[in-house]
Amino acid sequence: MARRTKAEAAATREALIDAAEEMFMEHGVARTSLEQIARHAGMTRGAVYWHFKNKADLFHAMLERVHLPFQNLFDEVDDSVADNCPLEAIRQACIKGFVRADLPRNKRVHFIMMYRCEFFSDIDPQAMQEEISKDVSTVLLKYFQLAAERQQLTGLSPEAATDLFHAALSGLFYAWLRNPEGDSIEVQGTIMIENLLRLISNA
Amino acid sequence: MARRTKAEAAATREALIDAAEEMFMEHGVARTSLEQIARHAGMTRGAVYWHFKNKADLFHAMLERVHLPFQNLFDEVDDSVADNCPLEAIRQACIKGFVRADLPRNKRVHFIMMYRCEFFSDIDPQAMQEEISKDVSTVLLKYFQLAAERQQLTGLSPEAATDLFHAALSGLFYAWLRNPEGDSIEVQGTIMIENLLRLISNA
DNA sequence: CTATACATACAAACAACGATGTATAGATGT
DNA sequence: ACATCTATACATCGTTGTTTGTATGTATAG
Repeated sequence: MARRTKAEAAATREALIDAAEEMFMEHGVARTSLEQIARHAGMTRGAVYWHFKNKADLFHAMLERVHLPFQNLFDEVDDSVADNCPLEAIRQACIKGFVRADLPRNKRVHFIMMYRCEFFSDIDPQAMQEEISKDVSTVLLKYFQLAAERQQLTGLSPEAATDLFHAALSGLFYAWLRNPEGDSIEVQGTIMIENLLRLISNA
Repeated sequence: MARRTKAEAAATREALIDAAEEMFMEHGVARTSLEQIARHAGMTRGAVYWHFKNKADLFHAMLERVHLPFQNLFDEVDDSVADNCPLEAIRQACIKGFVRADLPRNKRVHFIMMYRCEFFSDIDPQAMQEEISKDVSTVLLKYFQLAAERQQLTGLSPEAATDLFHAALSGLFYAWLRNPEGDSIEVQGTIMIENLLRLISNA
């Protein structure tokens, strides 16, 4: 073996992250050694230590491949829809989110975050989940407030609607993650948010 | 040191589990050694290996101190209430559950399950959570079906109501767990389930 | 255009540590 | 005396981080 071209090195890096994902998924983060990851990618620890500082660094790289702020799901929603029918905007964004979550890599990584890793060195899944949670809540509140101004929210304050919607969303998400070979989240998720939106709107 | 009386030995055992809880909470299960647990309880690993087979066995013992089937929360609910006002029974049972969850030991152990442990040997937090989840869903469905028969459930099928209610409950639970020094779950929980029950009933 | 010097991309070997499980010895209730 | 606890000592193993070796790409100068 010896030196490869830039592109080949990049491919090696990706392959290592892929291998890490699969091993983390199967054996958990703490109980997976860098040796196992390297072997599973057909290399040695030398390659791992070349591309990553240590296991935590590799873990971060894995997360960065799937990270996406919640607000981005609204980017493709038509502006006039977002402005006039905020609840419809939420619906569309959530469905976009479901489709994204269903991608195998995304599901794997989130599963690892939830059920296959403890905190170690500077990795703190609890804090990461809390951050995501805050992000979602903030964005949801914005649209629910808009809906309230448009008299499209009945029976609940924007804050209460946010709390309820957010709880239902994350509860569904966790339940879906727990099923390794379960169905797409899109089907159940769509039904649930439509039920919920119907209940809290005056449509 | 040497042998103590039966009662003292039992106290030692409890103290070891207490120490394990605290160390697991602070450093995670995988990264806590039996040596650390023993020291934190003011003993040595010899005591640990006398009372428990290994770390997994100790972990199980910790879980058993807080385990409780969901149905039990309904035991203290008045029978006529459960039969005539199933939604009210759900409300009361949930609040009982919140009060129980708020107990420091319960919160700690659930927190460890969620955010401080990976699966190892025969410990599988994912499977345990799935089991609890099934348990809750089954019981909820029973009462929602009763409510539907009594015409107290409007706008949603018993199944849809169960899914939504269960998702909201677990989402709330996870969010609450994530806040280390956060408020009691009783306050927010009560508000949320009352909002939700109001939305799906014709009261 | 080619020679050579350097940086890159890994592999392989090494040293050190920490955790586990077990075996044993000691102390004390019953 | 015997069973029940608790401490100590030890042997083993896996993982980590680091260091060293080496072959190949790549840039630069002549």
